[in-house]
Amino acid sequence: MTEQLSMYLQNLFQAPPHEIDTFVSAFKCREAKKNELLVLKDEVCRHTFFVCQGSVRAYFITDEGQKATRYIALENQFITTIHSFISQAPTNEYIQAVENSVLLSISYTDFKKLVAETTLAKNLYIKQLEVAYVTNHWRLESFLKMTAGQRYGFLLKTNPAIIQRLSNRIVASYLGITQESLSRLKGKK
Amino acid sequence: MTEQLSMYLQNLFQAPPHEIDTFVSAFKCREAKKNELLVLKDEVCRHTFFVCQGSVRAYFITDEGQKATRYIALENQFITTIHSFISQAPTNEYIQAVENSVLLSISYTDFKKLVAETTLAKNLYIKQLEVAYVTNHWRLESFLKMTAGQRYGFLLKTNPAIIQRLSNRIVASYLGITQESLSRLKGKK
DNA sequence: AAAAAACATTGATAAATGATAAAAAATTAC
DNA sequence: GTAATTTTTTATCATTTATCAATGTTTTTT
Repeated sequence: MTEQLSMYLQNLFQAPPHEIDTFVSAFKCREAKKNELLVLKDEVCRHTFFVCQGSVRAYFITDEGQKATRYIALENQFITTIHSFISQAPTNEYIQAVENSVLLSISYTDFKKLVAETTLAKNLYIKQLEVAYVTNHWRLESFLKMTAGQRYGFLLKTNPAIIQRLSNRIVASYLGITQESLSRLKGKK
Repeated sequence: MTEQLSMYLQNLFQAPPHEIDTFVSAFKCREAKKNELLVLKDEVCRHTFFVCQGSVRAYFITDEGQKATRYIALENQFITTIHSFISQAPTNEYIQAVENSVLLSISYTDFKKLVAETTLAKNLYIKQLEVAYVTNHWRLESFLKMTAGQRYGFLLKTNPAIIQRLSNRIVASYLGITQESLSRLKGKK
């Protein structure tokens, strides 16, 4: 089950396979049913997940009690509540399997140890932070410069799988609009 | 001029002063007049800046030709177009001094060398990526869960200096609204 | 297979924000 | 210090998106 992660990492880094294996072997396999919660608000996020199959999201609850989706991970993407994982302070987010999913998870303890001890893990961590940063950056840009309709069109173009596979409810909360608005946008275009 | 950066870093890390000095000595002092552009769109971003005095922003141009401010750095904050700096690919952003400013800058070449060779620089880089990530995260969250009015109130509470020191034009482009809307919001509350 | 629950669509209306324009105020340049 | 420029405010109108309500559809549970 860990081969998928190994392959993913070998694509990113040209590191000796045994170094990658050391890193990958700290991950444990885990399955999650649709809607299952993997991390809860007000808890410390103790794991980072790698999605082998399925989809997982991070969301938080707004003051009005609505769910807002910050990030959606499909296959071959990492997901965690980075801030809580880094600082081991309680998170304000939930992490939830959106579909039935197969995941790999690494604990904070193991992760920290590897990052402290091995250059490869440190480089991997930097790369992941960079990827996470760029992802958020794009997303922030889309809110700063696009209307809801443009954001939908942009998502359709750059990440159609999210729209095709996930429910309107989830997609709308990812785009920062209501379900009804999304339904109308879909009708138009 | 570099003592300010040294002190900032000593606060973040309990590393031997001489290691910090090695890192800091790679920075060069630079002044920038109000409105001066430090990095241009379509160029590779070759520097990361640390703001000693003044304020600097990163902005990009929307399809409608308007400036959208992604990030504002006040004193003791770093600013760069991270994606371009990391990959040395052309950026889509401008970096601009908003007020007359005193900056420290480090070149990509020097930075990369230090990160590759010293653990301290690598840790500093990780910390900066984390800070940048968390900043963006907060910002994304504010767009996902708040109206324009709520975003203004939030900024007023968490970072009033931005509202007090910078023009409505800049603040509005940072909040993702028009100047006129900001003016109205200011009037109300 | 039927019942229940969750999700999606549609319409009517309201609220928030944008666009445009013009005037007032502040800043900058000469 | 005055003119020129930029910024801010105010008003009106247009557009976008949210809200509420009703109905239809799909999925899940039993």
